[in-house]
Amino acid sequence: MSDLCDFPRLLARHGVKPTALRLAVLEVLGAASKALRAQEILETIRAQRRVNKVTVYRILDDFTRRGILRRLALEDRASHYELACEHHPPHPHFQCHSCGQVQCLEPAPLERMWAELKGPLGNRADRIDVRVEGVCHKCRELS
Amino acid sequence: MSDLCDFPRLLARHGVKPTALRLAVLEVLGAASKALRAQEILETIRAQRRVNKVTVYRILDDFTRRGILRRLALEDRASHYELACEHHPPHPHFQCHSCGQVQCLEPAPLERMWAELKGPLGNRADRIDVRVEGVCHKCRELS
DNA sequence: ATTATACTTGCAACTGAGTTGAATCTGCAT
DNA sequence: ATGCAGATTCAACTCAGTTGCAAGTATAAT
Ligand SMILES: [Mn+2]
Ligand SMILES: [Mn+2]
Ligand SMILES: [Zn+2]
Ligand SMILES: [Zn+2]
Repeated sequence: MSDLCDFPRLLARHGVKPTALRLAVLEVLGAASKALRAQEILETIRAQRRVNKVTVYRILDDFTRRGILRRLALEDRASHYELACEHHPPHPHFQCHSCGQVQCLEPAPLERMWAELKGPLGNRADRIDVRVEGVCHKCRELS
Repeated sequence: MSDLCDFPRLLARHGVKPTALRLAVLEVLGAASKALRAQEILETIRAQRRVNKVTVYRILDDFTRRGILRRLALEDRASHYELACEHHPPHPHFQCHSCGQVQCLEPAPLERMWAELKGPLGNRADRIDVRVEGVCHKCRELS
């Protein structure tokens, strides 16, 4: 999404050691313009070095629990991941159900929705996810 | 969700033959108060008769493509299904990330969100999904 | 009634994404 | 050097679906 974040610092703040692999995961996600599947992250790292998929899954899982990453459940069966640092606040996503492309949308509408829903739900809500589906421009032209 | 729907008619309107299995799937979902996993639908039908899981998956898939059902992608790895007939308009869902319980919320906020997002996205959006996550009352008390 | 045809259901085998538990490796402290 | 904790790896497994094809069933022609 951008490289505004100092990843070693980010990890330090969360009390996690900045290992080569953990930094690699963050750098891949930081360089991406969209949320990525574990598979894509794995392949990108593998262009540089040897990694076991289990390690990547465990890092993604750990980062998600710590709030360093957001895990998106899309129509796709595979989860997508994106940075959750202050430079990338929660936002709605668009997904094309023809090609599966994911696109990040502006955060504002989600914030309004959150303000509207968290009241009625009492204190039990702690996160909201908004996903818009349709056919992207590219796929529309092809048909 | 309710039994306001005449399922044989519903199927006729979509040009699908009302086989015993297709009706069974609809009846299970009509009797449920929440969206169900394929597995749960399968087991409920199996309490009455013999079915192969492939058939149920195919029916769910077909119904979803025809718009008879909605498929929900939740945090859970398994899709959840609910009736999409006029008595059950699209609505946000709440999911507890401790026990996984899904709860249907009021449709109004989703309609407002839809009105707000479809404009900026042009004509490419055709559906919106809103999922609120948190810890349900039951799970909160246990901790 | 018999056969042809299409549609529905079933079976077995497979896939893809993620998970598990135990083994090894690595950095660091004693 | 030795010990230890945390990080990484490996092989095997699970779970939710998917595939291709065979078998069954209803409907339509003959
Ligand atoms: Mn995003
Ligand atoms: Mn619902
Ligand atoms: Zn597309
Ligand atoms: Zn709960």
